[in-house]
Amino acid sequence: MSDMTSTADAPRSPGRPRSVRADEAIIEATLDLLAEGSTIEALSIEAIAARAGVGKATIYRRWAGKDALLLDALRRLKGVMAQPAGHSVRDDLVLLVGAIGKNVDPRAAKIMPCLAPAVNRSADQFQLYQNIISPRRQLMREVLRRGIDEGVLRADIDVEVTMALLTGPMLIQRVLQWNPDLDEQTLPERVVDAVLEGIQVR
Amino acid sequence: MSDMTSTADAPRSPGRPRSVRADEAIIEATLDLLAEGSTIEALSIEAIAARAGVGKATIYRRWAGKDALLLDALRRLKGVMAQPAGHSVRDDLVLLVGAIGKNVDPRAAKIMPCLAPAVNRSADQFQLYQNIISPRRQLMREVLRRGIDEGVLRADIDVEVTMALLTGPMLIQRVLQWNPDLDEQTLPERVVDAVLEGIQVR
DNA sequence: GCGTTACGAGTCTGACCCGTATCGTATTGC
DNA sequence: GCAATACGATACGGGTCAGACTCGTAACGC
Repeated sequence: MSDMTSTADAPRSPGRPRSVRADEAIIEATLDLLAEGSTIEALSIEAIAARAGVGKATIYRRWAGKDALLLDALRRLKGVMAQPAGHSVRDDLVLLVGAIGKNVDPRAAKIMPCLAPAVNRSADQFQLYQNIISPRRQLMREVLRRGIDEGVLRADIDVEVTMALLTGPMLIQRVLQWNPDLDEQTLPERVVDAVLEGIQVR
Repeated sequence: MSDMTSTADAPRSPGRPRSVRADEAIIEATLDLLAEGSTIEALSIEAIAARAGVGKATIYRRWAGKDALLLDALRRLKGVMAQPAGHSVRDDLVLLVGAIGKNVDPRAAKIMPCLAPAVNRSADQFQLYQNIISPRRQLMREVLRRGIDEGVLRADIDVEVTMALLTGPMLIQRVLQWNPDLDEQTLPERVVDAVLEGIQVR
């Protein structure tokens, strides 16, 4: 909670304490509205307040503005990372690729595409985005390195390019619905196998 | 020009004809404003009119609203498709992959990410997007089929998945700047070679 | 020249929103 | 009980914008 008054280490301030229910309601309302199709900039504090059953002042008491609120709301969304089992490199990759764009919160899928423009226009939001995905990239990087060490993968591959190779197809499909005819269910497996084997005759 | 009064087949209406200069100026102003960082919904008819040096009425006389205008403006943007030479399958693929997200109009690169949210929220915009990319997909499909026929590519590959494999990495890099460390210049070549050869030890 | 239509520029009404302030009320520590 | 702070609700001034409208002017066919 970057912009919220910290409640943990405070020496206990006088007066009525902030309502935790309001905190929750505001964040939830924000995410709900986004998931219902509102774009980031169409989202208004007034709409959030109304949806949360909260006065506008209650929001402004906690956050400096829409950006700060959004930052906190999106942080709630990222969910847990998939944890590869570590037995088979192929299976681990299928798991990681399948986890791309899949979060615990079903609203995430609707919200993600909205972030694409923001990411390229604000350095802050770009950093936030990188912070979320870089640990996931690291996870995949480790699996690939392990594959090289175990002799399953060639030692001369470019790990970074390979990650883009595995991630890209899944991301454009989940975020952009790039090709409506592609079956999203079996895609992770087919992507991993194709990258592993190559498409060239040999 | 879906929403504009057609000027070609009309039997010549009386009065002063529509100014072609105004047509151009409005479209150009729209694209310029988008390329300068305005998001789709932040874009206002008033701003477009001011930028184009045109009265608001002149815009409303031609288009029903912002959506119709945007549709026409974006159509102007798609530019020319890359034309594979047809000698080497690998070189053709490198050319096609390198052309992803690269249009003749330099403004296109700035505008593209903005479309990601719109694509998933409106069936119309989704259709527009598909109309733009499907001929390009077809081009790549033909190159892959040719590769299979010539015996350069394996006959058992899934062509659709392979296209996603080639397109995805380039697209997430150009649109999302997915991995800032990846060199966009050499990426097409490296992606194509990796997909061709596979990463597995054999 | 005359009717017709388009032009740029501007006005006007009605939305919607931001961020602040102010109600009366509720909840805390002292 | 009392000061302090919170709450939801609402009002406020200031801003932007959509669309419809009005000017005086310009370009066309007849």
